[in-house]
Amino acid sequence: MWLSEVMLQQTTVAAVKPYFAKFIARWPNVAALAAAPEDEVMAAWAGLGYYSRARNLVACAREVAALGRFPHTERDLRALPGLGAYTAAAVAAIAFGERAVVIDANVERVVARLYAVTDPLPAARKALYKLTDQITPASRSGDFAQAMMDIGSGICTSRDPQCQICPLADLCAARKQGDPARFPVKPAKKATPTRQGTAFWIERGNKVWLVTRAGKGMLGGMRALPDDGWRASGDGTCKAPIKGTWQPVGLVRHSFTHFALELTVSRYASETVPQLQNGEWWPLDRLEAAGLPTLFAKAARLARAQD
DNA sequence: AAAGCGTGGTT
DNA sequence: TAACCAAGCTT
Repeated sequence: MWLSEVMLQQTTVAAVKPYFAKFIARWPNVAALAAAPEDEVMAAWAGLGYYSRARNLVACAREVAALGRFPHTERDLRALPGLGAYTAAAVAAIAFGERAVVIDANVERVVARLYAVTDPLPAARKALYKLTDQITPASRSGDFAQAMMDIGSGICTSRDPQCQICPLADLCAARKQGDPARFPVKPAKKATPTRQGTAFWIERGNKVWLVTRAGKGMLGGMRALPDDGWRASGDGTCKAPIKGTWQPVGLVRHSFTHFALELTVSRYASETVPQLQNGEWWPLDRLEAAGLPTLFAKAARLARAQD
């Protein structure tokens, strides 16, 4: 349950399913995951996004392995890496039968509508916690939480709530007002800027040069193509890792949470590549196993289409 | 406490 | 299609 909850953070069930199956097959229990090399777990997570979750997953598995078992209280669960307010409460309530106030985006939406909370998020969170606490039963709070989340995901949906089939319709203040979809009130979102960058495909024989990105920050800890940091100035100039003849390969467009990226891909293929540092030559015939995040998988596809 | 952090699907 | 959305956590 812990693994599925972590994978499902900000991620759809459809996206999680194959990853969950793969992880359970490869690391069937916490001890196996605790013993796994971190880079293998990172590579297995490639494509799922929010890679700090994978780092925290390993750290959490190691703490739990050292403890001998998962803590059973919300407070102690909350102290584990990668378990925030929601996940700690959900695991405590659902897995261990502790009374906990479980609030995810679904519960937040249902409660905001039930009480027609007009304060915008995130300021309304304290009030929403109090309201959810008031309606959470002393026993079987995990079942209550799952019921609320099911209503939120299947009936009280963000855009088109199905009040006709909602068991809470008669109690719902937002429905009485006539426009439940306007809750919860959210602040306007900022426009996402576009950045430009260049990635370098360096090929020698049947191998490509890959680096491992810094532990924190964008795509932290993931294997990647070398790049220019995506901060090319307006003139588009950037420094290539080696001197020589570079071929333009194309442009990859990719959207992240807070900016979009236009990544120019540049290719250098030769049997005589100068000495490179801080990376590894990776066999092209098993590039999938490198665990490239989607951005670089797109760039690699483009570069290989040149052949 | 506001911002950083992925990706794929839907509208 | 650009914007929005989906079972948040960390600093």
